[in-house]
Amino acid sequence: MGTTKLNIHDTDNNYLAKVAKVFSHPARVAIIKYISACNSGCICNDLVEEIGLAQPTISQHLSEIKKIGLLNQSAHGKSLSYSINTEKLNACRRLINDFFVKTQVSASR
Amino acid sequence: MGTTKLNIHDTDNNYLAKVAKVFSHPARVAIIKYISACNSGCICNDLVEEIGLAQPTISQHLSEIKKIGLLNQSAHGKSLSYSINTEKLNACRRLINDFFVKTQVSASR
DNA sequence: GAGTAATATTGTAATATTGCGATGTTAAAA
DNA sequence: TTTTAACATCGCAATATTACAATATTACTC
Repeated sequence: MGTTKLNIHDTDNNYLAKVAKVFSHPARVAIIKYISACNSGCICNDLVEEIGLAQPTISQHLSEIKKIGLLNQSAHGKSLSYSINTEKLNACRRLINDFFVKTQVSASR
Repeated sequence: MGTTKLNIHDTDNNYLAKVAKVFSHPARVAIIKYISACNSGCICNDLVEEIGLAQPTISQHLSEIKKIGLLNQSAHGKSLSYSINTEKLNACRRLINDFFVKTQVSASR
């Protein structure tokens, strides 16, 4: 008990849920917004200052976001530069939008 | 500890996260799909049979979905008929899509 | 009214998530 | 090569989530 029963659901539903989970925490939403707003390049743990969470916490959230491939990472000196993987973000957008389209089309019949 | 620090985030981010959380479990995704596919009306705990979870669990997930106003409910005899609140679903769709638009526009600059 | 079907609520066990201090790791700087 | 800055990882405490059995509730049926 306590664990989500992934096996009883189909792959599509599991994946959509997995993607949605990334966006289901305000800190991760804020992180993604911040990184995407940081034009032309390097960010790092300005995030720690910008968002009011400890460095390990931010790092943890970043790795959640990375898990679905939403971030590009490049070493820049001793600091890291993150940027949004735009294709992946688009893929997520399409995935979620398709879900809404489906649930809406059939609902309006 | 253990609790999300809602106070350090702005209302928009908190709300987006709250909405995304509803879609962050495969059972809830399945429930929403199923209800939306059930044209013209009444469903109930066919859900219990369709999705392989116990009745209290389904009931619990339904109430999570209801919390953000995504379901219309109407008593029909001793059973309940759920349907999607289409306006609300649209609102969610727009909310999420706006987020993607914002993060993408600035990312592509 | 007693029985029953459909759902909600309660209580609880198992597990996951959030957050952070302490500690590792890595690479530039001194 | 020691120091330091920027992260990542580990370990743990607090809380949340998932799932279900047991039990309530509600409204029809007999």
